[in-house]
Amino acid sequence: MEYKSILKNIARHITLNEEEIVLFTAVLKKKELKRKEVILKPEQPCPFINYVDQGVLRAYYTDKNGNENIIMFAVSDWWITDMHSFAGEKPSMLTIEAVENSIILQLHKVDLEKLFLKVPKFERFFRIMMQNAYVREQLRAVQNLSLTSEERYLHFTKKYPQFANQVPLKQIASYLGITPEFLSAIRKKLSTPNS
Amino acid sequence: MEYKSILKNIARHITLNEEEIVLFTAVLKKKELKRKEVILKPEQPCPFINYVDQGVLRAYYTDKNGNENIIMFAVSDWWITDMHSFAGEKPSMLTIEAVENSIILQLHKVDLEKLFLKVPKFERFFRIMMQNAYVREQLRAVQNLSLTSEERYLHFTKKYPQFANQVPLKQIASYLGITPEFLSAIRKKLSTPNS
DNA sequence: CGTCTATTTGAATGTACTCAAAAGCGGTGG
DNA sequence: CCACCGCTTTTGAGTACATTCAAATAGACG
Repeated sequence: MEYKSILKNIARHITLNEEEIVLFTAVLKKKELKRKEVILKPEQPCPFINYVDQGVLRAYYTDKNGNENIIMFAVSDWWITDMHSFAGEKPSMLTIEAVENSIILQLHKVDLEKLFLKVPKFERFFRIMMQNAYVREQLRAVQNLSLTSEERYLHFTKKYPQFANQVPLKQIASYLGITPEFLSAIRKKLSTPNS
Repeated sequence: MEYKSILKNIARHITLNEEEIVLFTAVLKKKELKRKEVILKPEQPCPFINYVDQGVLRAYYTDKNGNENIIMFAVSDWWITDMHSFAGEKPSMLTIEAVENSIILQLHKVDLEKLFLKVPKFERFFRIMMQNAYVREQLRAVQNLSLTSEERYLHFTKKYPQFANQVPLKQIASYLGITPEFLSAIRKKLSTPNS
C-alpha cells in the first residue's frame, strides 16, 4: 500500500472510513525528488503542503546578504511548507529543497479546502497539526533565548539524532543560527576529553 | 455588550448563530487582573487559553540562571497561553503575568472540547488561529536568524508600536534576546543624529 | 518625600564572526 | 584505478558584537 505511512500519520488524530480514505488519497500527488532538487523558490506562490514519505527536505530563507538561514528540516513522516505563503496566499519567502533523494506527497490548497467541506474531520486534523507546529516553534524560541550555542547543538543532536548524520554540518550550523566555523570549533571542544 | 470584542474576533473566521453565541459566551470566565498579577506559574497545569479584552500580558520562561526570557506579549484582542502545556496537558514551563491592569476572558479546555463537539465550526476557528500563531513564530524565527539586534529592535517597534510605549525597556530587551544595557546602547545610537 | 525599580554609562571580558588558507572527502572522467 | 575538481570541514588570527559587573541617574508608586 503506497499511502500506508501517511494514513497512519492521519490516524494518530482522526479516524477515516473507506470512502474518506479514497477521497483523501485521490488528491495526493506523489513526487520523487533528487538530491538538491528545489520544489519551492522565493516569490513563487506555495499552494501545497508536503508530506515527506522518504528522505529529508529543508526550508530556508535567503537574506539580503545572500546567506541561507534554515528554518526547518523535515524527515520521513513530517509535513513541510511555507505556511505563511500557503495560508495567506502570498509570495513565498522560503526555498524548499531536498537534502537527499526523497519521495513526497503533495496536497494542494484547493483540494484541501474541498476536503474540509466534504470531510470536516480534517479541520480537526489540521488544527492539531498546526497546534503541534506552533508548540515546536515556541519551544525553539525558548531555547534560542535561553541556551548557549553549545547547549543548542547538544539539544539538537539529542532530539534529532537522524539529522546529525544525514545533514551536513554547514546546514546544522545554519539551523542553529551560527557559522559553520564556529560549530566546527564547538564540536572540537566537545570531542576533546575535557582538559 | 460585554463580549463584543471577542465575538468580533471569532467572526473574522466563522459565523455563529444566536444559539452558538450563547453556548460560547456561557463558558467564558472573565478575570480582572492587577499589574504584575500572575495567572500561570511554572509546573502548574494550564487548562485554559486567555483572550485579552483590555491591557497587556506577557509569557516568559525562567531559565536555570533565573533570567526571564519573554516568549510573547499579548495586547487587546490577542490570545495567550502556554500552548505546550494546554495542548499536551503537561506542567507549564512558562509564567504568564499582567504587564498592566488587564481584563481577560478565560476559556477552559474541558469547555472547549465540549464546544468542539457541539459546534464543530470551532475546530475551524482554532485551526486558523493555530495556523496564524505558527506563521508568526516562523516569521520570528526567520528574523532572529537573519537580522542584527538593532534591526530586530527597529522591526519590533514598527510592528508593535503599542508595545514600545506600554512595556518597559527591560522586557523588550528580554523579548529580543539581548540585555537591557545593550538595548539602551542601541537606543542611544539610534537617537543621536548619525555622526 | 523616600524607597524601589528601571535605565543609563563605562570598563573589562567573552562569545561568536570574518577572512584566509589548508586539509579532507566524494564524485567523475580519463 | 587514480587524478583532479568542487565542495565541506577544520584551523587560526584578528575583530566586532554583546555581555557582565559596578555604579550613577532617573522615574514611578505609595
